[in-house]
Amino acid sequence: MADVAAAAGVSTMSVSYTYNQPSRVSSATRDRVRAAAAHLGYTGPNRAARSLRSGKHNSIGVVLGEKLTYAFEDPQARRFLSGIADACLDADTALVMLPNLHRDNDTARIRDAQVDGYVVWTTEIGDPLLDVLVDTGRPTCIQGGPDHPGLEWIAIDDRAAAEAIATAALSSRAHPAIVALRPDSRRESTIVRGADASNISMPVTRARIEGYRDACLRLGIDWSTVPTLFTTHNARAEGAVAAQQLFQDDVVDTLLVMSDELALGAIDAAASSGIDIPARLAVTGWDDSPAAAAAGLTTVAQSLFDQGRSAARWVLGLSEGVDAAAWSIEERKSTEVENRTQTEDIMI
Amino acid sequence: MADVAAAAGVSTMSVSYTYNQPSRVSSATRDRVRAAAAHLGYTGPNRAARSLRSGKHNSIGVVLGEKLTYAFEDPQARRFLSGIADACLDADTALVMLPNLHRDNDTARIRDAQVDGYVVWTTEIGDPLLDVLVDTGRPTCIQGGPDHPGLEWIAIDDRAAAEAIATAALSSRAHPAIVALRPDSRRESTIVRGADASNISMPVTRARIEGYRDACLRLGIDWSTVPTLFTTHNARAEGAVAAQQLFQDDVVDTLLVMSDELALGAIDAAASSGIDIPARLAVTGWDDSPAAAAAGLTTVAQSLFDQGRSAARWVLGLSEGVDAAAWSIEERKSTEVENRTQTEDIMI
DNA sequence: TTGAAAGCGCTACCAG
DNA sequence: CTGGTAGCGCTTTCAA
Repeated sequence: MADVAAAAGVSTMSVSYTYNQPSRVSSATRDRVRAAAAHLGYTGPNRAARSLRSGKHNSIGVVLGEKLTYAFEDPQARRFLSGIADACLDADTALVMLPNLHRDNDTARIRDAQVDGYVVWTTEIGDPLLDVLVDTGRPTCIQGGPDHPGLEWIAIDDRAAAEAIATAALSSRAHPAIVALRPDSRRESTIVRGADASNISMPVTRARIEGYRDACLRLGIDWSTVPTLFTTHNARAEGAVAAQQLFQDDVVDTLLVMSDELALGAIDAAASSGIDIPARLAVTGWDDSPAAAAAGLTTVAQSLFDQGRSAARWVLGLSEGVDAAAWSIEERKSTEVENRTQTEDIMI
Repeated sequence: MADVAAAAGVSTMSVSYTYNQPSRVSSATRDRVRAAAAHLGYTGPNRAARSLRSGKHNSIGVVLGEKLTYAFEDPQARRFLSGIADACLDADTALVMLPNLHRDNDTARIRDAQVDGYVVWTTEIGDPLLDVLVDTGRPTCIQGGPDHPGLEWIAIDDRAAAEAIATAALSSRAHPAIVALRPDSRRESTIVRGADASNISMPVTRARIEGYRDACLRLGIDWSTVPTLFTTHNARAEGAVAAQQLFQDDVVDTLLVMSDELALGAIDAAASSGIDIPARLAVTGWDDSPAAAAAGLTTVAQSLFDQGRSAARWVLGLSEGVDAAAWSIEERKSTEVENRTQTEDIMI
């Protein structure tokens, strides 16, 4: 930069201004600086030096609570990431991926990342990373919660949505079973009856269990008899395995599933067991993926793309606050009852 | 750092060494530095300052020749990204996503990114970015090519693989049509007969067209009559549309498709048109995705995960050179002929 | 094994 | 609108 300034016959400050606040320098100076820069092959301020001096990085960190491999394979995570990427495009911001595998040095790497803020996907209540993120002083928004002091979060009202979809599915049935997302960052498949939400540290999983339970209570279904199978990965094949396991146990007539992927697997399992949907079994999903629509799966619609975009825009200072996240119930064939009319409710 | 040095009663250099070359300082000094750091809440060298001084960033840039949205949705890109992510884990390196939409400032953003090297996914012959990447002086590896002086690249021998799979599919058929990936970074769907590879600037698409053509020539099929439909997105729905279009035009008995996604769409289209596979139509895919195996699709197997990992490891200086990329033909039901035996060839 | 000096390239701050 | 000064936090280089 000093060389450019010398060649243009101006001070380094004029060169700096030319790149950072072009309106502040006269067009004559600007042109001379540009010419000198072009002549010398100078392509603009060095980013590391700029970061050191200004404390800004022009990039956003995305914390994934798992291997990036999973994040890239999980359709929900992908839609959320796409939304973040979209916001980054608007702001000319780089996107830094930061896996959080709960290994020794993950916390340090995330803390030391050269980013201006964080968007977090998938974390759990009590994750020590949350306090670390607060300490960075950088704006942070967590998808799905938890609501941690000093951090922003974005999610639909999972509890209300879970109650709504369970109520719809159970309008004329009485024996639900639940296929849940993982309860915590460990990956173990377990099955319990009358699941206690307070033992669940993944906030999304917890809220949905609470909502399903709310519906059961209101409909007079004994929660303590309702089996919940916690899965380890949000994958179709695992949904099939989970469903098979639940079929063995019970006279289940309704499967409340926390993702479309898992629900589609459950539908696969029902088909291969000769169980007719919806005559003998109702199934609900979550997220309204294209595949869910194609399969006639009743599901909770939400836009993870919009949530990603909104979270990132807030982190980047492009908006005042995170937008409220909308959801709706898409009632389709998988929960149909004869003579039942299709309805659609939009709620915030 | 100066504060820590003062508190520990040592020089800043001892503090720096403690973090960067712990073996170089005495354990007594090290302990005092650690204690002082813990006391003052110092968590290690500032990354921006370290980058400015040392020129290293501990991160790798991934250049995606499209919107990140597409990259996250494209199964092939995802597997490649997963491999890169895996290598980053080994090296404790951050992953910076850099979309290249061929907009004005994309080149500058990629050049100025604070990364130690680049892995490039999807680019085309003559992309001006290639020279920019050479000028950065940073190690760069491109998936699929082109082979550009000063840059490394990794790919299977697409031409040979295309010839092999086309030869397998056409062993007892004579009327192929091709469903191709996009020919250049523009996104337009076109259909041509006797496609001229030299007009195609995406190297992967070009090599595969050449290979298909090689097979046709060897089998005595008049290339000038063979229709090629160039798609715009690697998506199942688009494969279905493409196949429908090709069905209208011709007495096609073989569909050579450049991806499993597109091929599965073609299978969908055949099913809805009542065209039996393999009796009336043979179909081949590319990449051997799980869905391809499930659908009995003959395809080219390659590990994009391994290629991503290998490319990233080379860029990070963890390996001497990029590994050779292996491929094989998986012959399945979609190209079956009566009494034909299944074979599998592994080639490098 | 430790330390002093120098400066990476830039921008905040203040002055003109 | 322009410029001088100072220093961001660290590591390279050289010396002890």
